[in-house]
Amino acid sequence: MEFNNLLKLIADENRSKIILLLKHGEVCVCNLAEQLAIEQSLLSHHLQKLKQADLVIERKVGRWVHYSLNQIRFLELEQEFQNNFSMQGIREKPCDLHNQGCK
Amino acid sequence: MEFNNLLKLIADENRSKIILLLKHGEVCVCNLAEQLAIEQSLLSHHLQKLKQADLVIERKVGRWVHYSLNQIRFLELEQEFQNNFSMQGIREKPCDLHNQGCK
DNA sequence: ATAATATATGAACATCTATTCATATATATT
DNA sequence: AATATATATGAATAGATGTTCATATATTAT
Repeated sequence: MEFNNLLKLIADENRSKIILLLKHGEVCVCNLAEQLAIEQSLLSHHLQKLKQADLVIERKVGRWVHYSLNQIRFLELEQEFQNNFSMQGIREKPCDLHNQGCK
Repeated sequence: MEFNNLLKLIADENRSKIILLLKHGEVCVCNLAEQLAIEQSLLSHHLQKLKQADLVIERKVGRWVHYSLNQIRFLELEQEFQNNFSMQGIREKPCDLHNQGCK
């Protein structure tokens, strides 16, 4: 999945809350539901999107499902974010576009 | 503007291209238009959104307009991204949610 | 086997966002 | 003043995304 689309995924309020809740380890869907206070099916849809993007990992435990973050993917994401948007080490006007003036 | 909404802004393909083009310094709208090959008005709309979010700075030069990144805002953004999504220094199961089990 | 619980799924709907089109504004040129 | 050029703006449209509702599946308990 493209970087842009990953950003869109985590930019959603509910999904970013889910990510926050998973940050310190695996959590059962039933506990996520309690914390988020959104409809069960909505939570499920969001979890599916995160899973589809490989951002979370699911583990079935009896009739429950536990989700956790795919930390490797988040590390990659952070890297890409920095590649695209970090201002560190940016020099001014190193390429042509900035010297060429207007018509 | 909220962090979520800033992420949504930069998650757009055209806007992230604009940001990339501005990364090394000020660029005139006319040059952006050339590079991006999108409709003039669409480019303008995107620039307005970035400006509204205080992510870019505009400077008028005669009948041209030059845009540049607001680097301070991008530094803040990077910080917030790390606060929310970085996996660095994350310990497992430090809080209750993860020990409490299911019903 | 039947019922109960946890979660997932698909379709319908609502909302939000990007794009386009027509036009306005502002500056420069003649 | 009239014209041309660069950019901005507003309304209309199209496309994407989030939410809800009804229902399905899978596991467990009776």
